Amino acid sequence: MATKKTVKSVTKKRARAAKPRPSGRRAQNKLDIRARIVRAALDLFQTKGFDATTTKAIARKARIAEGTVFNYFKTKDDIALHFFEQEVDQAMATVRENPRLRNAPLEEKLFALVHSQLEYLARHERFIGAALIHALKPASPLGPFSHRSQELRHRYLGFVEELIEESSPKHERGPLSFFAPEVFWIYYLGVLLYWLNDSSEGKQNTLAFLDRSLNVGVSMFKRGWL
Amino acid sequence: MATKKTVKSVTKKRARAAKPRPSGRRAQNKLDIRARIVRAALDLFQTKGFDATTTKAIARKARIAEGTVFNYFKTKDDIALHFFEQEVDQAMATVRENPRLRNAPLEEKLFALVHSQLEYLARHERFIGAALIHALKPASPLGPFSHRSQELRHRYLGFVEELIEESSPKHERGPLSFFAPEVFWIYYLGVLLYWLNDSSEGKQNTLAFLDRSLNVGVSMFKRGWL
DNA sequence: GACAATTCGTGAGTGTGCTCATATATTTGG
DNA sequence: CCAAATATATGAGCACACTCACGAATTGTC
Repeated sequence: MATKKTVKSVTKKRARAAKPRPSGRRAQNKLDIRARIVRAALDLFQTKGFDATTTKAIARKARIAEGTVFNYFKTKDDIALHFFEQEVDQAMATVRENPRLRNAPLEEKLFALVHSQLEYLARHERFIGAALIHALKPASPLGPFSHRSQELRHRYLGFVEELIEESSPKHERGPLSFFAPEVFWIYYLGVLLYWLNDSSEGKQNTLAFLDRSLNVGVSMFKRGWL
Repeated sequence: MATKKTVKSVTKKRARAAKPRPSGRRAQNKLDIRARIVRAALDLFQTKGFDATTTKAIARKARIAEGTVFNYFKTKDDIALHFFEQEVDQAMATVRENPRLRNAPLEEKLFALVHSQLEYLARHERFIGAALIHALKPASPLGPFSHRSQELRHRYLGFVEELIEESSPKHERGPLSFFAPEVFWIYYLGVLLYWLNDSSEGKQNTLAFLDRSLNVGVSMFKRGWL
């Protein structure tokens, strides 16, 4: 085997030109494998659901060994959490890039933000619950997701803070307003849980609740109650 | 062995008089075993934490076979969920039985309710998170707890509805007030999640937030905004 | 009391997520 | 170009939560 080494690698170099791209070997291959895992997982989660999807199946579909999955994601939940991260990022981008919202009142921005998040989640409802649930317990002694979801929460809160700042600068606000993003975070979690359990057509109940509660909440905020 | 049957049961009747109580056999024994499981689980959860406690260890400590545990609780999480149920029941009882609260304003009752819940949870914080998290996703396609926690939620909402009714009868309230317990449910979940992540001394942050937000919320409600 | 019917404890067995020593592939240094 | 050093894919193996076919114990019936 050792004697064949050089020959082998040359052969492979040729043979592989078809798939793992000609250029930067290792890094390139890593990206490729990661993409394959994500793709395979998404596919299986959506067809079979989260629990019925085994890591072995993900590995097989991604054409790698089972252990390899765990070189890329610490746990199975971590794979699902990946989609949750995308959800937050995508929603923030949507709000930021919508020109119509540029000068809209705060409650509309927040509605758009949450609405966008829920829309994304709807496409993945079949399995996203599992990731969600884990993201909810950042500092809990159980579960290894503390760091990653803490980070996510931080990014999210920062963005909300921005939106509030745009609508009413810090110096015009009440003494407790620094608390507002925290309150919104709790509110958002509540909405998510409500949404998960909302069986009305197109999640109308959740949207109605969103609209009404945001209006009340923001006007409360603007009157300096908070 | 079959020939010894009668003899054996007589012997056992005597031998057992020490532990599994003299009277009603089966029902008695079931209660006994269930109690032993709960006791063993509580003990292990508190010393070792939830994850580090195996079902095998629980069974061993309760002096039963491993499979038996699952005749009493569907899953390991279910055992922890049991403590969560106790928490809700105990908190409702506390509020109901406190004479000082009899004619107190709504916000005080609600504060007492939630405060009592959090106090109970504090004693079990080491592991309660796991149960909590599962209780949060009642109708989610994942997880088998839908029915039990739906029931719990229903009982809880009924109680909150009672409290509200005492404070302001239905006919005096706004058209959307039937929604109020739902809102409180979301609020409560938010508080729980906040509490789980609150690392301030004695969870002061959570309590402060509770106090302030309940006052604002209830006065909103009383002004007919809801 | 004896037999049948029923309930329930038992523990070996199963499939799972995840780990770890090893083999193999890639990069680096000379 | 080779060899040492490094990175990483591999899959047998592990511990765990949970299942199930079985037999023993209890209850119901005459």
